[in-house]
Amino acid sequence: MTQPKISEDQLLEKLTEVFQEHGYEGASLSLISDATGLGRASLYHRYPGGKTDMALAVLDRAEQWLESHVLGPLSGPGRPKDRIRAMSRRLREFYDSGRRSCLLHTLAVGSPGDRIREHIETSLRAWQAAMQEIARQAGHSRSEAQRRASEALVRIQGSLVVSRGLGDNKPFTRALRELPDLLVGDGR
Amino acid sequence: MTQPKISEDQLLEKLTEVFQEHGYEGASLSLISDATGLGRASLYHRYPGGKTDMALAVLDRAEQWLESHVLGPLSGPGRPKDRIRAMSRRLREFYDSGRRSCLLHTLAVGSPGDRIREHIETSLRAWQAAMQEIARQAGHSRSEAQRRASEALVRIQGSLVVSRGLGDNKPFTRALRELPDLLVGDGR
DNA sequence: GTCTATAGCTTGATAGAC
DNA sequence: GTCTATCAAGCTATAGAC
Repeated sequence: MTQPKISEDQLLEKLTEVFQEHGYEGASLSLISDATGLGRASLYHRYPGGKTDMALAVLDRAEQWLESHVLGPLSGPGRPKDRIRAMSRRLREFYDSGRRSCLLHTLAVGSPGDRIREHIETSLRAWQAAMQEIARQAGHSRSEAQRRASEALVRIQGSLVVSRGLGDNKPFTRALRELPDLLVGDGR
Repeated sequence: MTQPKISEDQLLEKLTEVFQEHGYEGASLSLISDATGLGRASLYHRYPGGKTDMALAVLDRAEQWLESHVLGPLSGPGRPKDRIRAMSRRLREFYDSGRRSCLLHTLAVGSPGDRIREHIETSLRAWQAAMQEIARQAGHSRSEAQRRASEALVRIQGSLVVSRGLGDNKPFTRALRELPDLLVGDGR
């Protein structure tokens, strides 16, 4: 058997789901093993560093995803507002309209090692920087663009928390809907 | 020894800190025992239901705190904006200017039982309802007041997440500063 | 009300066969 | 690359003395 039972990408997808739902401490190897169909030993074969490695791999993939689905559409062609709408669509799909929580929250809870924390910070900063850039392109000053980007990040993250906490998608979907106005401004 | 080694209130305060920092799964009894100075058996004597009981007690206390420090000031005398500022001051103290995360986040991560989840939902709803009420008193329609209250909750929660994730207090302190305008409106 | 001691299970991680 | 079997350590929870 030199053939993998599950592809690297499928494996990462499952790992993402488990960490998203249970957080770092809550994601036990038993849970992971059940979700992926791989035994403990197989998991260690693929991730010699154990759970930490798995979490880091998942964060790596999330960062890639962020680059291709957020940074990408935001810096692409088209009007700023249209580009933001493209990002919002991807976010809505990814978070299942607010039913899934953000990996960057759940992995931040508990006692994550420094490397995990740094990863989270890097992703948040990249996300904010991309939104700041589009606000600049829409004509805002640097400080104003920064303010709006920070605000946008706050709204996305906060609406995810509130939507999950209340079991109500509306805060999240409304936050996404209002993103273009928030970043670009009302009149454009 | 019929004298408690630590008062009920001090104990709950310590428990709150541990759950706030480590989440439900991350808050092991060893950690709790170290933080409180009580042995495992003593903890079970006070909370026969174990960790679940402790988390529920902590959430109960948080709900009480919310009533006296949020619902209270909001429904007290004085101009709406002043009452909101009073709430903001308490929130800033409580969250140590954004350095501490919200119990309602950390306890929501992982696989919290239904009772914990319900507790969280109840607290969030009460919080939102109190802010909605003050927005109404400031003259807004019911739907507009609801929108503003939801928005305020999203900002508070989101700015806590972002501030902790980035290691930067500004998003949180700004969210608090802008709360009066957000709930009441610009011109009042 | 707190302690020591301990039960019994689950955890993360490893060794070695195939 | 996956498996079974296993490890020590950690976990939640309990029993019983003081």
